Amino acid sequence: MTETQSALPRQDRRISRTRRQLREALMALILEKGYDAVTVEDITARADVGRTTFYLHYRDKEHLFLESITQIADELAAQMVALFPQALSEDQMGDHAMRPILLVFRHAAENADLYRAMMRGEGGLIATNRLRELTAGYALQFMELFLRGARTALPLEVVASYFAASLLGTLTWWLEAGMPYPPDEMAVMFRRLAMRGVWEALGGAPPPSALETR
Amino acid sequence: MTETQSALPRQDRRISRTRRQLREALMALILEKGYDAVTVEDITARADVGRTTFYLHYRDKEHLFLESITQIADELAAQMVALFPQALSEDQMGDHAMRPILLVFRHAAENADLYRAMMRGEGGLIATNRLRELTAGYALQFMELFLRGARTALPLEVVASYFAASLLGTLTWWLEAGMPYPPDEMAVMFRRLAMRGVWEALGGAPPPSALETR
DNA sequence: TATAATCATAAACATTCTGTTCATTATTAT
DNA sequence: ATAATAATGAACAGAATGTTTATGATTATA
Repeated sequence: MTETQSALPRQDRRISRTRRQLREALMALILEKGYDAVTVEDITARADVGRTTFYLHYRDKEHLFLESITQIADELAAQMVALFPQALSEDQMGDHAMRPILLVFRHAAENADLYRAMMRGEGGLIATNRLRELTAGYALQFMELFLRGARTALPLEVVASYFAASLLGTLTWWLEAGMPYPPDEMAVMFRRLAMRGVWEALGGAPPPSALETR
Repeated sequence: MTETQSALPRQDRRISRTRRQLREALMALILEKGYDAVTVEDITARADVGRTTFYLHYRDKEHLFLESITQIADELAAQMVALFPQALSEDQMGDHAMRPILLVFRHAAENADLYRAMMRGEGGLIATNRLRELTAGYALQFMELFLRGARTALPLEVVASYFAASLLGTLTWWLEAGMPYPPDEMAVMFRRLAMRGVWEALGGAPPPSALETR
């Protein structure tokens, strides 16, 4: 995402130190005031770094924010990647499609403060878009691997976007509403709402076991 | 939404004139530069109104934007309200649940430029949230009227949020992707993806006719 | 450990936008 | 006709952005 990582010469300690400090400062400040209210000066003051230094590394606040989000998302993504081979070795996708959904809701529950703070104001758009892209990408990969080129009733692109949007949207609603249901219950409800349609769109009649509530 | 409309004394012509000019100016400018790039001075210059006057009517740019969005949404809402009694007089909801969806996709297609310009940057969040609230509200009303208090498998709140998020999200994706399918086709695809799960969540086995592609 | 390269820094600066105040002029409803 | 209200422009204070420059500090590396 950033440009200074050309070859062998490991990154200068000062660089990674500064950037880490800036990321941590931004996240802490978002928790305190919300994304919009945070200024570059706030960040550098908290990070104990000269304001000039900030511009040495990032174009603006959004640039830094995107890098930070990507790091959080990578956490989740890594967990999900671990599920791929497992899912493919099964002949029924239903149960395993459940796992990534559970992961998402649990991850959100664990980092609820941060999520909520991020979702407010301008930051919300940036974060949501980034996460939706990522989610749709993973959904697409997942489906392609599972289908192995089989014909589908609806374009995969559409199905993936639908899936990502409904997941992220439901998640956002849940957070904003103060998490009125436990994460695992949300995951079950979401699966019940989303999976029938998605299965149909992928062409197959769903294996009955994959569609039960539990 | 605004405060100066207390009783009989019809609103001063100057007020409605000024506000209309400001709304139109904002929308035109959003089309040209995108929401974020528009400043209050831009708006007042375009509207041919003193900058001071702006603050006489609106707290800030967002305030004006929200009023403008609400107006657009009301257009749609009015069309939808007209569908309610019709839908209720039928014993199968499926086919009529299709109509509002069609309306949404067509409305978006007709105002694609404006929608796209609104969806970019900070404005996107504001617009999306406002529209999602509105959509979820209508979905809730629709379902309550249709169900007449019958017990449902999942909380209506959750179903409505799910529905609103997936509709808005799919819509956004479709616009951003350059509308690769015609609006009516999108509506059919969306219905196919969403309706099975929603029907189930509402407790009933879906009437088969309501679930066919067409 | 010497040193050249690189990074961090503070101070100063120009710029842009915001939101408010105030005295004056124009328009409106009645 | 006139009292009430809206619109105006100028001026202002303040906050934040992003850049430049000269200087000091830290780092990798040999």
